[in-house]
Amino acid sequence: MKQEDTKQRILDKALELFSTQGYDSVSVGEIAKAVGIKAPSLYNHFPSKQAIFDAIVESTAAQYEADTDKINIHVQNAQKDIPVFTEITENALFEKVQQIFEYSLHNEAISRFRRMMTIEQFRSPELATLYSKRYVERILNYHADIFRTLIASGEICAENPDALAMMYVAPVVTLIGVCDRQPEREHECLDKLQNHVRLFFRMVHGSSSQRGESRE
Amino acid sequence: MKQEDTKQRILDKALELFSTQGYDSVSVGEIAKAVGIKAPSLYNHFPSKQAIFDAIVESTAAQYEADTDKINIHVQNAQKDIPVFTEITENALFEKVQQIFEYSLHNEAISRFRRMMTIEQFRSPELATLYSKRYVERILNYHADIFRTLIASGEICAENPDALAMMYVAPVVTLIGVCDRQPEREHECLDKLQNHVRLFFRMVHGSSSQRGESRE
DNA sequence: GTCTATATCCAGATAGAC
DNA sequence: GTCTATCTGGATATAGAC
Repeated sequence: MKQEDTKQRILDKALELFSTQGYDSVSVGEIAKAVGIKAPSLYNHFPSKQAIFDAIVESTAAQYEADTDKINIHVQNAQKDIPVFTEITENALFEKVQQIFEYSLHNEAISRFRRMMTIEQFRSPELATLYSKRYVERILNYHADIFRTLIASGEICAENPDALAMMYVAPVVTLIGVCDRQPEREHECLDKLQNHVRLFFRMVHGSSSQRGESRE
Repeated sequence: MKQEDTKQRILDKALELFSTQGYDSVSVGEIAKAVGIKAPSLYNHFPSKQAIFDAIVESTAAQYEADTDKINIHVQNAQKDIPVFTEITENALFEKVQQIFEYSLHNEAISRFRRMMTIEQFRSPELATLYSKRYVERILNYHADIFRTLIASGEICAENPDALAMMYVAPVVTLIGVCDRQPEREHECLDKLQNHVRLFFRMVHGSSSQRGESRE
């Protein structure tokens, strides 16, 4: 029991260190010290430093699914969330995005894992693929699915759900990146996020709320 | 003369190595070997490994301005480029974006520097700020400036030039990130870039080319 | 499982010959 | 400016006592 506890503590502290300094800059001695043991003891739980890194990648994947489920995002099954987006108001949409935004930034494991992946994404083709899948494709596909349905039902107007998803998602990802680098700018980024969501909402809900009619 | 040549070769090779492995994973021995000298000789040109890194950051900044000028982007003076964007066609806009996109990916120094910055962005607040300035703010402000003018002249229709710039720029940045990680996906990303530019173009040029009229 | 002691290796950097 | 030889420190990992 206590041994599993130590194992988890090693993963936690290692992620904490890897996410700010990167894999190579962190020594097993540092990790051990953070855990409260000596470096050699660490090898009773993991056969190598690389094994710690791999275990972090493994275990965080599981947590992600579980946690996103809790706030009602089913990344792997967008159809489930269609009702949430149907006839959603501008304010409700922003609140939803804000919730994900703040969750992504403030959940320690998720936030640290993302920063670690950002630093280590070029280490191997596998990590590169994992990064793209997790932080680009998955989010894009999820929203493209939602938008495709909303377009079909005539609720929003657009031609290309994939391009629309890109336009909707990329700014959010960009703003998360800014906050990862400069957490003190979170408030400013939330403002920009709101402006983005507003613009997007009005854009897809046709020309009724646009100024298009009155120009020229 | 030859000594300045060696100094530059050190910077080039160091950037090449840093951009794929990261600062800490590269030894001065590796850099020296790539240059064709022994490690101690390297200290005749730079006082420390860190000094090499700093020199790269310094020197690449200058190159960026010079090179972007060559393809007619004046990042620090958007007003100069207003004529380029005025009454631009959809295809011409895409070609322009494609040009910057491919330049950013294929210019070795620019591309490697961006990847190095991506890896090292959390090393210090200074690097974090530099990253945000160079890869977010500067591009956003440039386009917001352009859009502000085009909105004022009535050529495009939108309310918030900053949010519009975010929507336009963030997908491009995201796609460049994908290609940095997975260069084999460049073709696919160019397709997505085109779809993005098309959607954006039609969006800001009012409802005339949208399906908005005929829905429901 | 934890520790101390140790093995092995390689890092960044310097001294001084040529 | 380049080299060989070397210093010093710290890395990952193992051996073996408790």
